[in-house]
Amino acid sequence: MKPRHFIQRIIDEDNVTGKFDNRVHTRFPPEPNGYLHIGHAKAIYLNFSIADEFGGKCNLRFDDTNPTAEEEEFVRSIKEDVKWLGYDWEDRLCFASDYFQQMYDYAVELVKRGHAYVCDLTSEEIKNTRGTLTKPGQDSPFRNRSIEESMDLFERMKAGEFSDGSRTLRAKIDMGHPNMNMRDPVVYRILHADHHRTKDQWCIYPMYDWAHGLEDSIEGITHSLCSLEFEDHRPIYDWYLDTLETYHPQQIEFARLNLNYTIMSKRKLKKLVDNKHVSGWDDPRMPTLSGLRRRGFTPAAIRNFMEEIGVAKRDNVMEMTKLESTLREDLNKRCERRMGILNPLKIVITNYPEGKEEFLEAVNNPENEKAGRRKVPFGRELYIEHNDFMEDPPKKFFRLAPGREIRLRYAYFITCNDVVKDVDNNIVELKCTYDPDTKGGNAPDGRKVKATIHWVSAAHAIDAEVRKYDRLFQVPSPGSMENFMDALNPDSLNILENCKLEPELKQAEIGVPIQFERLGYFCKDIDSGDTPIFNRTVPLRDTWGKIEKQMQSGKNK
RNA sequence: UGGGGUGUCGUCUAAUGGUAGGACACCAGGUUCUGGCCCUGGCAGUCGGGGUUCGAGUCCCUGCACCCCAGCCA
Repeated sequence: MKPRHFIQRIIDEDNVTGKFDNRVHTRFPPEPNGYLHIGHAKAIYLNFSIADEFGGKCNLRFDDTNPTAEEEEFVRSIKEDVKWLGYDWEDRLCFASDYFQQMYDYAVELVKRGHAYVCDLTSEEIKNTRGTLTKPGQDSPFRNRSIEESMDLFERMKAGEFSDGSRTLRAKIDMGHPNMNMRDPVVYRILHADHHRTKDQWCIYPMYDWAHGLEDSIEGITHSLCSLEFEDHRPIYDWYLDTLETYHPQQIEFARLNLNYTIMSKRKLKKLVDNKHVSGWDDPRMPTLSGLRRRGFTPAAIRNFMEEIGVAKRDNVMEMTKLESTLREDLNKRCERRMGILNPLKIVITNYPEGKEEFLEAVNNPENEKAGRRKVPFGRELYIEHNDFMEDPPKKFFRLAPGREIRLRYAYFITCNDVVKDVDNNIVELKCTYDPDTKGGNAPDGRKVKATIHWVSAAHAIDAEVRKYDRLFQVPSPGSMENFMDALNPDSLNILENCKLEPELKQAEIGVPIQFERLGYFCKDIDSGDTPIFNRTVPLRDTWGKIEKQMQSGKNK
């Protein structure tokens, strides 16, 4: 039985004590200021799966309290990504901006109770009087202004009488508090900016700490899950709700997801987009959900990954290989197999009649018999993968070589007789013979071959472009570098333009993952025109590649 | 050197006073019409030092390391 993580245990306990009347109601609260990445997927997964597990609900809530950063486009993409991941917020699409009036009313209440005041200090002055980590701050000279005066000023802030930054509403807590967040935090700031939803209705906007707890409270959230850096905001979350004597959800912090060889910062991802190091937010090399989707990741693979990595409070950096492993596991089960040649090498079957063609039966998915079979055309001229042939093979190479017999997958045994080269001594073609008795791939005399390679018929193949992706960064932790751009992998994208695919692939649909036998998982890209473009989602595990590397590093020979 | 957190195989994550387990990675082998999948085996960990206890990853004391916080961002 899968052990329960610390959040599940907290909820178990709450359900024993009846703390929230045995309700469980979570929320995923993104700010619509950028695209979602796989780090967000952990939060989405956590919130929705916990709600599901406990028979509760999970809201999708846009924390849109800063009009200068937020856009409708991000709202659209976030909804799309959450849906794609497989989650349904039903009728609970929420916006912080829908609560602006209530938040304002609560703020009025805070002033009236003597717990907040309008402060005329500039942002620079507030900064200078906040103190430091080790030294207490100083009280604002406006701290003890009368409730009436603060009320008057706050109303006029709302009415638009004052310029941006000229005044703030601040909570009256303790300028000497060891937790910086409790040193009279700003509750409202003046921002004469159009909001993507409320337009010019407001010119004062609530700060995160004020807004977030109220949003949770208004929506009746029970367990407010957030990442570790908000741990020392919990006292202010609690203080606001306690002071207001209103419904009080419980904030619980967990460690966000980090992945090696990539970055998870919206700011940095934006820089990659702005500086054109990637084609956009949905570039298949990006850790964004839109990028992973385009790359060919399945929602199930991402969900399984989140399930497997667990939830805890210690900082962590997951290995990309773990994500890839989960991906392959899902893809292996669901993908139909096809044959495609990325780096074609022509071969001629000299004893195969010219003009003849036949159709050989191939299994669509050995992991799923229901996927059925298909016919693959065969002819005298074929393409095989260039690196499936070696003129002078090392001992451990058991693919095609001069004089050697191997199997063409689902077709015939062939033997290589001649190597044709151009003036520069490049191998351009192979002359082979086939054994007609081995049709389908087995020899009646029971003889074996050491290798089976894939192929396509030259006469029937379709042309395609294939984009191979590698890790975006060359170092495990680009995010911790002084300049993360220096670590960009110059070979993260490798475009192959002369690929030959079996004709069945004409039917490929955009985004549907397919295994190209012996190569990896691919899916047709939205950039496709007359000639299709396929993204390599992830290569198959490559034992031969490992052996090759070992030989190169001199360990073997 | 203020406050808040966190330390278990290389990486994640279990064990809640009773054999330190699982996954990924790595290594070795088996199987195979994908050098894929699958199967078998191996490697490898409790931050340090004291203490309590028959017994400590877990409890106590004491060090150490790492992360977060000084936006009118979230």
